[in-house]
Amino acid sequence: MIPLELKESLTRAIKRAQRHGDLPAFEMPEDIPVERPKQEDMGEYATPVCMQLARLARMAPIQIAEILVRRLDPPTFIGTVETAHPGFINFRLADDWLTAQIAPIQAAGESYGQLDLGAGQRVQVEFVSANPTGPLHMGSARNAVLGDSIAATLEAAGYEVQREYYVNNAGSRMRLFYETAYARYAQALGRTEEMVPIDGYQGPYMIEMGEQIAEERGDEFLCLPREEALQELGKLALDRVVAGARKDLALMGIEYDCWFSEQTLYTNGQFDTIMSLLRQGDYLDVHDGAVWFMATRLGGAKDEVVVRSDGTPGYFASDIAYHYNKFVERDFDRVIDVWGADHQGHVPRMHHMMQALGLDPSRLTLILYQLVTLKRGDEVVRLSKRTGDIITLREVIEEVGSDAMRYFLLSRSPDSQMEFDLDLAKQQSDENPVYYIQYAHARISSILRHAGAVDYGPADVSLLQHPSELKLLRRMARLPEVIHLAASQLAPHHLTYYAYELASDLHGFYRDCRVVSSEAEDSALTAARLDLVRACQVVLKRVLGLMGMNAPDVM
RNA sequence: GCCCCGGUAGCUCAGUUGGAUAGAGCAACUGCCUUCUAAGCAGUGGGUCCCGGGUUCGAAUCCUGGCCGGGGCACCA
Repeated sequence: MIPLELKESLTRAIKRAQRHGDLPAFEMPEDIPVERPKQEDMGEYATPVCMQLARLARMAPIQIAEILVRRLDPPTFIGTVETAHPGFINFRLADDWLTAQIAPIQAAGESYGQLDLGAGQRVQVEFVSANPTGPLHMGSARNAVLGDSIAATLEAAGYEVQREYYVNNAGSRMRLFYETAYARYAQALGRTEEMVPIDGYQGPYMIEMGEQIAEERGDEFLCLPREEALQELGKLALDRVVAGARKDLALMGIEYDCWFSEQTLYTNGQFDTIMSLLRQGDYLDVHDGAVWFMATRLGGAKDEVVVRSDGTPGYFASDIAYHYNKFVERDFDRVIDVWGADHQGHVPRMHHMMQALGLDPSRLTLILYQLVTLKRGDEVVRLSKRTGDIITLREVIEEVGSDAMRYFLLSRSPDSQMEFDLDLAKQQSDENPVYYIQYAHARISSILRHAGAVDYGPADVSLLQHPSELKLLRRMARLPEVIHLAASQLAPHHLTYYAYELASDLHGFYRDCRVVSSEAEDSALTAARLDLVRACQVVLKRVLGLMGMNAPDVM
């Protein structure tokens, strides 16, 4: 990657200057910073390193900059190198290098920007994992969008990624869910004396599901002993909810590699394994009738209940067994869990759990995103699954579309709390950035259609010298860096900004440069520009793909 | 009370881990369609980077003390 090569180049220049006596001897800084200048006319890359060296060398920064430029043997992709006050060195990419990128970008196609940052490491991204007690609501949308794009970005960065959904089918909530399902089913068959539990799920979707099951299966569950009926019917209802989640996520183009059942942690022995491991490590304590994980032994603020006094394992027990399964049984190098900020309190105990299992805590990353406030105009929409007052994910997808929803939810950093105004999202749908970006892609398709099958002869990319052409090329060449940034920070919102800027450069180019010329003497230029827009389309499609958005040919 | 995340243009938010004159989109205003899609382009206005103090060549960014908003501190998940 370009910044890395510049660092190496600069390091060599410093050493060379020292060897020749231009600079005094001093210890090389750990890192040579290479950044992007704020203003376009300063070039594409810059280093402020001379300011840092000024003290070590006891010289003026600008003087050091001039020495380094003289001793620099810049990489071939660099066109010009300049110094600037108070001590910057600015680099500009060479025009002929830029135009030479068109062919490799086209050749790379869908894999343009592919990095080897992950070196094939296996990483699991677990996301959404909402309780399977009803349809997915808007609260899960940000989780879904973040998780899927983080996964895609890591793939692009050279990791082998597995997408996983954790089905919480073993908790105490399940019992209530089963009883609710049973009551609604029985009610649908006229048993009005069956009541939904007070803490049960009041939503209309449960009524609907009860009716559907009653219609399809008749009264067969009423004929079973109650406990058996609860289990059988409950399982059926659970499967329906999970299938519904799968369908909703598929509407956003999200497909999982694995739907992991919490229940299997208990039937396949992982729970027993971690209990004996923790016991061996002397991390367990029994008091007040419950079994506790002694997080305080590892610096935690308080101990945590693993097995309740009624003998049932708690949520944390499943978490430990689940992560043992991920790291030890399935041997992932890294695991990323995407959680809402309401789970932030669990972060310390997860690290303590890793330590207790003898695993390096840095292999587990917990992405916490701030919750989304849903609004309709000025009104805040409260979300509660149990009162049934929910806005479902599906409703919003149908209202604003998958692409718009993904773009909006992705475009803010996970740390920022955000408002999602349903009215505004609808109202702005023609003026929103989603269409601006997609239009750039469609616009290129349109140009290519217009060019048709005419043979313009060989392309001479050296004819691409217009500032708008070069600006576009500079942006296209940046994608690998953006992927690097998004992958290393696990921050896919950088993709949205890049995509917008790329689209903007394409639109500017379109204004300034006519692609398909009818003049015979322009054919070499036309061929070159067609190559340019084809390559640009590859980049647009690639970044849209990483964001999980469609790249339409017609709008 | 303690812990986590925010506070940047009228609004919604970026700011590449400490660099140059703090950016973008919406909203407002002014222009541009007879040629590859005007879902586009060009331009204008808009700032106490929440408030003190500190660290250094240099702070929106780091440390510290406040203020405001959100979330969390269960044998719930």
